Amino acid sequence: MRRRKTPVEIELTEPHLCSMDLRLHILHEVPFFSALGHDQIAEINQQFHEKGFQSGDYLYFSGDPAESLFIIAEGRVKLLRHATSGKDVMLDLLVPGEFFGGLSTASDSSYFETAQAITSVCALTVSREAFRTILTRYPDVGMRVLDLVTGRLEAAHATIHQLSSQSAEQRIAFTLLKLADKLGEAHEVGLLIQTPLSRDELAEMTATTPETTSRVISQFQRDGWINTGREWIALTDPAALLEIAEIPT
Amino acid sequence: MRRRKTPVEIELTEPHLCSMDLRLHILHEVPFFSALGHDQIAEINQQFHEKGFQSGDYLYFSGDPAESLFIIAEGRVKLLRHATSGKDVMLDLLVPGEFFGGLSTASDSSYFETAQAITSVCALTVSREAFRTILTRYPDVGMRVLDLVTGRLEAAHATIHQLSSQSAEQRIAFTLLKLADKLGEAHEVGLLIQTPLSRDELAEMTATTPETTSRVISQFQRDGWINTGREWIALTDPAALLEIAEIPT
DNA sequence: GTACTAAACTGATGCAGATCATGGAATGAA
DNA sequence: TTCATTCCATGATCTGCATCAGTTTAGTAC
Repeated sequence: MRRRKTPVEIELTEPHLCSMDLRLHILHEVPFFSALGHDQIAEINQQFHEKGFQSGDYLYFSGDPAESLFIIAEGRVKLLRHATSGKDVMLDLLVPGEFFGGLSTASDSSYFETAQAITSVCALTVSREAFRTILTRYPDVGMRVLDLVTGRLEAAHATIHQLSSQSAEQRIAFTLLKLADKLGEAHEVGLLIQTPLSRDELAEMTATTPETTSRVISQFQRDGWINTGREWIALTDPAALLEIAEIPT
Repeated sequence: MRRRKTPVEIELTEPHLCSMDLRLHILHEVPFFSALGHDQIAEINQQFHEKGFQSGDYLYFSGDPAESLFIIAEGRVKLLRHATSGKDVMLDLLVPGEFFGGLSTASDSSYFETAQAITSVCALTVSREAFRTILTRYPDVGMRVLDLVTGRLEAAHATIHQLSSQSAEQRIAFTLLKLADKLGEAHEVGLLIQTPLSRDELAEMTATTPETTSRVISQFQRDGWINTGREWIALTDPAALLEIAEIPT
């Protein structure tokens, strides 16, 4: 048996449920609950339900009635929209501690995006009503949520800016930096992006085709800026990528 | 003296200040204050300051320290980001009753976008701290603000989706519909978009060049779907535009 | 080790839309 | 009225990236 060449280490194939310890730990980690005490977290924990998914499962589809807010306890989830062409557009990639789903307090609203597990996932869910109750009870939490959503809006605007004014190469460089920042880990092959990351997915994130992504990635590799293989990429020279990405200050 | 051909009727060229009546009226109109009573509005009004701008003025630049939240009382403002190429990317076009600017409660944050008046404008401003105080005092207001920001995030995601997967023609058609929906008025020439709207600005909104925009607009005109002239466009057949925009449900 | 499969790479070709360039028309000022 | 300015239309050309097609390689199962 040959040695695995992929340095990526996420290996959760079974639908995943998480221990009570993990649940409480994650709720503490969530940026908008982090200011609360143990007792309050424990109480809030009562409101949450647990759901397991395996890689590839859909958590919900866009257009479904938005019943719950989700928080990832373990695994990775991508938010996407389907294009008429059949290709998907990835809007966000979420990691443990992040929330998504039904945020709107409007009672008739639907999910705007589709959420799909890209590893096996344990998610905590809370009904819209219960979440709203939490927000009214702890105004500081509401303030934090508002800040986080504002931050996402800013990120979305940055993406619009990029799509409007930058080349495929620049968008790919920037996306790699963003991913490394979010889920990169130091590794002998470089700053490894710890997600099974295919060329197809990278293409969905950068509004290009897998072919173009592959060409650009190959070029970056030839330039000695990255290290890459099947479903993994590691950055060896982030500064060079930053250079060509021309991040607007 | 020749007769003007443009049917657009926004004519505020002097920097504009607004009457106390208008101020109170606008604060009532703002979606997140609409549930409050007169007394509360009057009190909140104390926290706001008034600023006048004339067409072309910048309200703030991206990167400036984010000190205030703005609400438009009169006029129109565009939010934009500058691209390194020199061309701007328009992110939003705001009308009376809408808010923008410093929403984040983080004390060291900066404005993420540049705001420019495209007519003469009267804006109400409130310091970040005062706004935060209002939010903690009236939790319902906070909830409404959260909903509104969530709505903007959804709109931004829709834009990303469009830029990623639709043609210039489709994006322009969709943008025209969006604008007509926001600020269109019935008129003998059709559903008139009541903003001085140049080809350049439309190009900034749709991530195309003015030339491409001009060609597409000309084609729409030949097809009999719109009526257009210098800095104005009126929709005569919105259904046809909706058809080609292929709005994803 | 071999066989199989999905992912990745790479070449050839085509096209949407950017870019470059020019003429014409609406508006405001003198 | 005339002029200057700004906006718009449209033709000609160019190019980045999509598309189409085929080959190679990494990872898995046996």
